[in-house]
Amino acid sequence: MAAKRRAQMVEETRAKLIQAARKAFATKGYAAASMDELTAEAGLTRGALYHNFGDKKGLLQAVIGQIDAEMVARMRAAQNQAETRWLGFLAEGVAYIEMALEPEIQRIMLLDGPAVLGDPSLWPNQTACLRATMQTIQALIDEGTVTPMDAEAAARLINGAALNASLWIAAADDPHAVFAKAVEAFRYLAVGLLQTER
Amino acid sequence: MAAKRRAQMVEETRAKLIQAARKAFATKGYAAASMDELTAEAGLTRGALYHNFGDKKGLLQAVIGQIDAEMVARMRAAQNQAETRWLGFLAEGVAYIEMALEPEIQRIMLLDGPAVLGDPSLWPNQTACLRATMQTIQALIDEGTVTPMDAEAAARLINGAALNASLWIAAADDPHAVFAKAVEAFRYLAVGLLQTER
DNA sequence: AATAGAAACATACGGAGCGTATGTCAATTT
DNA sequence: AAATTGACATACGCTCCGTATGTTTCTATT
Repeated sequence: MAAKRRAQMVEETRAKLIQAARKAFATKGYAAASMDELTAEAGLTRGALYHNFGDKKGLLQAVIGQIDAEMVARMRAAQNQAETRWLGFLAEGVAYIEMALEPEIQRIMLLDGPAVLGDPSLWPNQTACLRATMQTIQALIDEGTVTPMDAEAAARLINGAALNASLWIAAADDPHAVFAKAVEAFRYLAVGLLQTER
Repeated sequence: MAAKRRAQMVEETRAKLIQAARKAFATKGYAAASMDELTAEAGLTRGALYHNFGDKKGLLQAVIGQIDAEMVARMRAAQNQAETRWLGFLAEGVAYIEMALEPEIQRIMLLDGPAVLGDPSLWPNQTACLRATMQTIQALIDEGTVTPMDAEAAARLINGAALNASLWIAAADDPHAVFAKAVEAFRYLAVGLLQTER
């Protein structure tokens, strides 16, 4: 074993713990996940966990931070692939709904996260995600594509609608059919809220 | 003490336990609430709890059922006070946002409930609440007030938007100012989604 | 280069809480 | 009036979290 830098070793153990935690939280849920099993699966003990993350909530925060960064990246990718900013905005919403379909994201980000850490809009990274949506909306207002209004209010309502849509889809018997209906309604909602003259 | 009916006694103990649980869940959160303390405050022991509700989740279900019934009643009241069905629909949404401002409803119905029991749309009473919204929307479509579309999809998106709006308000530094902005945006959203010709 | 110090992680301990198994008493039934 | 069932209390075990302590390895200083 080559002599690695201390910081690198630490980063590896943190990554291993977060990896194991993601898996356990996603499958068993936060409350039912045992920290002994977690750490054992990562080849460590609870000592490493409490040293690196403080407590169980700290570990959840780290997991959420990682997932959230991935979500932001995917939303930006959807935005960048679109031809216009407006289409990109719609694509972001659809991408959000798609992501929220994954059990891991459902369980950790939408159910356990808020219950344990409180309102997601106060999380640092989620704020970043919301901020991105707000900036897009503001840009759309500035370029005259959408009706002037409070960008933050619009972003929050649209995000909320998308979130609930994905929860609906995930609980449905026929997710694909419901997904189509939800996306269609979401487009109507976005157009109606942002492009209606008042 | 007069000889009471057996069933009546049972109903009283159930009510006492639910009452104590509401208080504890609302203030400490579901996970941190101790069933020993709960039952002691109600003048009982954990034996009564497990006998009546099966387990801790069962107690939460009972609490949620009670709160949800109250919420439905308040939404119906808002609907009935309005002059037209459409105004009543908007009033329902505002009433929902107002209710979700209360810490008890936030904590139990919006945070812990979904985390412990899963997606709210699968809860029996919540389904009733959603069904009421759906029926209102369908009636509005039938009478020609709103644009024809999938009533369930519309109801879910609007409910989701209202839900997120209330979470936003509750976490804000100045809830009153944010409340005004959220309600305004919510009206725009409802009008835009439901009354835009396509 | 050697030693002192600190960081990273493991081990050990105590306490709290949930669920179940068992016990007791009152009420209903026959 | 005796028996049986139901409502609730008591007692126990098990798991799990958080902390306190121990050990080893890396880093820093001279």
